[in-house]
Amino acid sequence: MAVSLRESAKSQRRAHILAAARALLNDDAGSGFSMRALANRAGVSSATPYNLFGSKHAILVALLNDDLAEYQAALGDVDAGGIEVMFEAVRLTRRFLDRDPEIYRCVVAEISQDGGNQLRQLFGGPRYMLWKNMIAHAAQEGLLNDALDLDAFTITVTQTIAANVQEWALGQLTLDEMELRVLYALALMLLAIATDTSRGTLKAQLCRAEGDLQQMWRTQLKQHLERGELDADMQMLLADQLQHIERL
Amino acid sequence: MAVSLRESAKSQRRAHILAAARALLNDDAGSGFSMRALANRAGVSSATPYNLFGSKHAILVALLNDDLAEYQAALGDVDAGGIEVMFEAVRLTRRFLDRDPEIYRCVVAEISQDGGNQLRQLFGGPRYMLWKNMIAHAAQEGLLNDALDLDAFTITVTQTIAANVQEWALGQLTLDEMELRVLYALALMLLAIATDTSRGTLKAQLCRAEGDLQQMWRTQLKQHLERGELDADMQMLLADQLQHIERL
DNA sequence: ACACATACTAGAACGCGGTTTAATCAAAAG
DNA sequence: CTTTTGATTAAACCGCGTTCTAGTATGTGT
Repeated sequence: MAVSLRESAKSQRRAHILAAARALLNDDAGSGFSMRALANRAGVSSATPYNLFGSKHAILVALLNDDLAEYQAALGDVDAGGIEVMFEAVRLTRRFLDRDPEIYRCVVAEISQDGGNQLRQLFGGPRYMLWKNMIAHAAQEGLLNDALDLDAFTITVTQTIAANVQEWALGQLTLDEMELRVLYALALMLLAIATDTSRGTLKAQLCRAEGDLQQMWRTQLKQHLERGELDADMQMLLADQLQHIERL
Repeated sequence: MAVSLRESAKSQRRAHILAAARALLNDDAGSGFSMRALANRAGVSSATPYNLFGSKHAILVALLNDDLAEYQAALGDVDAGGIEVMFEAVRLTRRFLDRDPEIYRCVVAEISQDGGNQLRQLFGGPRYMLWKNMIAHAAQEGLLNDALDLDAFTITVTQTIAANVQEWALGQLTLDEMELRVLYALALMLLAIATDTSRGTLKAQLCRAEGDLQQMWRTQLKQHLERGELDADMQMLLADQLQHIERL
């Protein structure tokens, strides 16, 4: 076929550019991923990516969507029932981010300052639907208060996750802290609408996440104090904090 | 004094530029606030703001800090006890954002992609301390579970607020929806660690916020459908949603 | 009151970003 | 083989935050 030859060449080049983008993000970590750098790396002119994708944004979205199917499959393989599957989903997210940190970091940082279509995100976004389904299932199994409005709760949960991932992408959090914060927040929110069946588990989850967070902060504070690269005021503040935490 | 004359002229110009920034943000809403536009508006060259502030970022921060003291004072005037003061703080925040929406929108949108010093934000930021104190007071009054780790909880709460404000600033939420979402999330999180004394109030708060959110979504969906500026798939999806919500 | 030194300003310019354009080239169609 | 279509490219466009350079006005010492 005539058309197919042209089209297949096109998607080959598309794939080639995406691969170049991945390579570029992995190698030159943190140097900003400009379209010129991408074109250079892929060995094409700066206009070609625009012909094949339309914009920088579209390229980054394409990178994300490549992995989404894989993520969903991995989530389907998780064998954890009821509520535990949500915590596993968080850990799975963390593992995904850990695989190609620079790629995700850049993609998330770019996309988050988008300002686009909230409707699609709210009612159509695949990640949103994933969480809504998990929460709905838990509610059907009698693990959550059934007077609950699914959307209101799901929005709050997904927003919390997104906010934490974004803070990580902006370099304000380590991946470890991101994961622990999300686990904590998730346990907290679920606990608020738990039934008698699930309350025990959730309290335990909350306690564990809280303890893990405390330990992490203790370590971080110590490191900061030891390095001693801070002004006097900050030193004092941190020492106070450390004492306070150790007292627990 | 000789020095004082120069210095006072300097701060006069500083104030003049900040005023111009406010005026510019209010008038040319959403047109992006470039340094050239600011210099133009203030009747100075583009280099002058750099001499007086150092960077665009610093100017926006200066705008914010101008209002912080006022906010804190207003919060001090709130006469609500125990837990209610936190919900009032949220409403107060909303009212502040509503006063000069364009200014705050721009400032928040700029600052949020900063990636700066998380330590200072966590343990030193004035907004963080405000919330930590409110939560600590509630705990002391026996309104919250006292086995709670203050920092873990406060971080989660302030992060939720910040995330919602940021989404508003990026144009993804109306101010109304922002407020309702925060009230909902706050009630949810507090409910998770409520004592018998406070559980009733918090459940009521949660219900109320949930109902308000539902009503708002109903209105929004109807408006979107009536305007009919969406493709067929979206139409279907929204119609389903609306039916689902109305059934409640 | 006058000359000097300093601080401040204006306007152009720099460097970088995403994106678009005009010309060129190769492949498909008649 | 010619025509037509479509894609690639190099160069430019535009706007941004920021900095450089030369000129000007201001406060200071005599």
